[in-house]
Amino acid sequence: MQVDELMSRELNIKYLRNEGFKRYQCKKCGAYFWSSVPRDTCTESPCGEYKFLKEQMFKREYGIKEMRDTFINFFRERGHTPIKRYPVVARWRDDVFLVNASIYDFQPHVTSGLVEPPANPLVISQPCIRMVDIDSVGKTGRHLTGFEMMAHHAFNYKDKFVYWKDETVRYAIEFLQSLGAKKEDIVLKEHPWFGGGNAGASLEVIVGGLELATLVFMNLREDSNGDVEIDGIKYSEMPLKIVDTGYGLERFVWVSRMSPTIYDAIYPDMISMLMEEAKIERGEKEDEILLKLAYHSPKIEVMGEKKFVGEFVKIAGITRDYYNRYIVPIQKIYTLVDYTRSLSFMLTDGIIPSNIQAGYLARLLIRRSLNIIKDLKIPFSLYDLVEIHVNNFRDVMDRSMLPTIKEELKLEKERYEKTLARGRELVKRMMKKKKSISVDDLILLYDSHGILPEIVQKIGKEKEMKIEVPENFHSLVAKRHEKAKKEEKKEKREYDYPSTKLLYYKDSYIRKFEAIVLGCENNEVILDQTAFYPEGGGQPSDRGKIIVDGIEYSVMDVQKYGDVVVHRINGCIEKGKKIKGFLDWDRRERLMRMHTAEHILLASARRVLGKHIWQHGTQKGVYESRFDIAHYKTVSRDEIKKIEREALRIITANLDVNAKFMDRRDAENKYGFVLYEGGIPPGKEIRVVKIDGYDVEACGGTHVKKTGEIGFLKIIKTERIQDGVTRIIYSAGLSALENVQEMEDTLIQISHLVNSDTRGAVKKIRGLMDEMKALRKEKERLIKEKIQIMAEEYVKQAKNGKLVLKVNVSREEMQEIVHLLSKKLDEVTLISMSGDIMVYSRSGKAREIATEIAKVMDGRAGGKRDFSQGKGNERKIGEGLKRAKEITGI
RNA sequence: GGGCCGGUAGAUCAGCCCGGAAGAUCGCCACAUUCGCAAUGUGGAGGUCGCGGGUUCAAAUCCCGCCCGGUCCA
Repeated sequence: MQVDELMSRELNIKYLRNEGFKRYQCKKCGAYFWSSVPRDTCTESPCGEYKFLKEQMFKREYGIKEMRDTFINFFRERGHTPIKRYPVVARWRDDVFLVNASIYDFQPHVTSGLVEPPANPLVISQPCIRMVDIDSVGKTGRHLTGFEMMAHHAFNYKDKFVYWKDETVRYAIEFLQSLGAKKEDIVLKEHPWFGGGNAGASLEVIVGGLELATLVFMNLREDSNGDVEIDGIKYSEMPLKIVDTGYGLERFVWVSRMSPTIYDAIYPDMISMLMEEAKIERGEKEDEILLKLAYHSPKIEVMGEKKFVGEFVKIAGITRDYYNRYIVPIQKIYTLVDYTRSLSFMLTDGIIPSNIQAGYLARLLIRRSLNIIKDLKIPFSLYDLVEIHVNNFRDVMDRSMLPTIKEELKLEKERYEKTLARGRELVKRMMKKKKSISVDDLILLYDSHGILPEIVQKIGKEKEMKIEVPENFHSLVAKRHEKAKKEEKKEKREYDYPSTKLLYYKDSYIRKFEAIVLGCENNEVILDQTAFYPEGGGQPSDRGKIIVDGIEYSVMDVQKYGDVVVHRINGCIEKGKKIKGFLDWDRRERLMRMHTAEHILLASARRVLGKHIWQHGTQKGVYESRFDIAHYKTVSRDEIKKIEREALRIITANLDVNAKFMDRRDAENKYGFVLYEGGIPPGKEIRVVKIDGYDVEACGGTHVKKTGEIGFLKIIKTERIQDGVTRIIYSAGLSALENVQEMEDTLIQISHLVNSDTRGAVKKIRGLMDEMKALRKEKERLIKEKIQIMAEEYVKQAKNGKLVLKVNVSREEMQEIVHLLSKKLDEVTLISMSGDIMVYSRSGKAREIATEIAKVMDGRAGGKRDFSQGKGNERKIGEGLKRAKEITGI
């Protein structure tokens, strides 16, 4: 089945027909749409016009908060549960960095059916960041990098149906009508929707030419045997049917206010304040031009920006100069306001600016914003602007992050200035050397050094050098990055066994148990129950032995596939046998302490370094463990000590460590997102590990019952593994003590070596190093002296300015001697005891001579015409000297 | 996660392509000039060429691996 057929079948909605909507085809774009009055086009700009800019669509103006509340209340009154927004950084997903749409909150586990939604049906206003629009922001009047997607979602299961298309469309139209929109102004445009392995039909809700909402009916999933084909990919119907809607909060506010641009609608105060500070005049004329610009802006995508501006100045009746002088600065302010709001969302949600992953996207926005601030010469720091946003949006942003953000942005600004300074020097040097800058140079400068071509041009201007920047510059850069990537994942296996009963959850101290063998193949045994912990959550699997009929097998690895635990042993055991299992308790006890210690470490780091501290990765080991945290600067020695002190305080307080299974929704409501430090586990129930007053995490690992059992936690070292990520290597319990002892042993050894005690060792070593340096200098001086004397002596032995001699010095010394001799003699050939050959020849025959000598000595030589070196067999020095004398004729 | 660039004196860098005597500028020290400073002049100190392997008669230079920094992309 093809798309057209699918759409007409899926979107023949009863409610619409009853309300007098009919299906038409747009004469411009060819899309099908529904309207209650006959129309030629779908009305969506550019097929239609931005009518909403000229005609009032809603009954009155709304602010952001008011509109958000109105939406949520509308759906609350219709049986939807309001859900708190999710962070803009999608920590629960490994395929994307930022939340792009409200449905991202529920992917992949809810949309796949594995996990129940937090409420059903639900309503949410989810902040989203879309970096793809970064270049259009400010210019078109409607693009944003950050926006809130208001949405209601319903998840229909086979045995639990909520609602589907009729209700969804009815809600959309009734909501619009509640705001005062007239039915005749509403158009629903058909559109196939696909993404993230799912697909379905969708309706775009268009009012006054602007798409205000999208209603997606997700009921297909990727399936190579499917009978529906969209964009070359086959899909089949899935049992779960999801209502996925998205209402653009900012667009609703824009329509209600009829302002020239969307930015004026969302941030009127901030924009007028910035205009004033930047001394930009904006009167009725500018407003009118901006309005016109917004009106025509949907054509930008069709024509390309450069061409559009050309056309636009004609339509608006202004000069290009006027456009650049009065309109462009206003656009820059729009851009700045949008970028800084997105940044505010990202930073308050804990993204650390860095050169990788989501942090890089934050840095990109930071640097672009800094450029604009500089351009506009406004007396604000980037932080000032972020602070304004955070205060304005205090009901959806976390103000307690402000002090951290202030420091982050200060560091980022310094870093950027450093990069720019470095870049400027590089460009200047390049210009000095090359006289012209090629496109390849520009690409290199940008890709490897972060210098934008515009900056190169600016520097070029100072040096009166003209630099051409090709229009497709960024696509040229992109070309360099083309290639595929692959990610290895844990092998997926399916076992046809009942789920293994996990004894370690009932009692984490169990060290022996009995079980029945359910099956065994390829040295892998499956039991009805086990106390062996399978690898997971950064905790390595248990080891130990299994005894059956007096025969002992070692357990070498334990893995969990689905709900089945698989033990890898050296052999196989018959099905139905009763076995006894024994854990390697020393190993397991160390790992348990390490794991609980890790939770304490996170809590301590967060207290010492700040709220933004987020676990970035972790790997427990028996003797030492790794713990990576996101932090914007290097952790100082002092901070490490503080973290250790804090950790020890939690340990000695001997607090209870509770682990229990909880309903996912209850746990989320009670503790929030901090639960998911180590990723989001699937399932209705999650295991929550709690250290009273300090830490709560969803965690499947084994833990001690009291923090006091850990005894001791020591940070072995910290290192910055990436920009914005610090690795803490630590140890706990007996392993920690062993680590400290090892360090102490090293220290004692060092002290003994320098005949000192541990306290005096540093001073002693420093003295020794100074002495060594002095001795080295002295040695060099003596060698120089010796060489001088030898050279003087050799000059006397020369005949007719020529000299051939066997010497007893090192290669380097010989080189020096020859250089000295070259000032006084015409031809010098020296051969050392170890067979090194060195020849100087004023007449330029050095290479031939050296090669010839090397030949008789079974060696090789080469070098410059006046100075050559080589090496021959040290047993043939006699032959070498003889030949040398023959050649030089002495 | 991947690509690219870089690591040489206290600082900024040249030398690397094409192997053969480790350099420049600033800063530092001393002397001269000056009542003193600045400026200037003269002289001097300052180097594990990031680390480890390999190739070679010979490696800052070529090859491989690692560490560190920067930058772009997803």
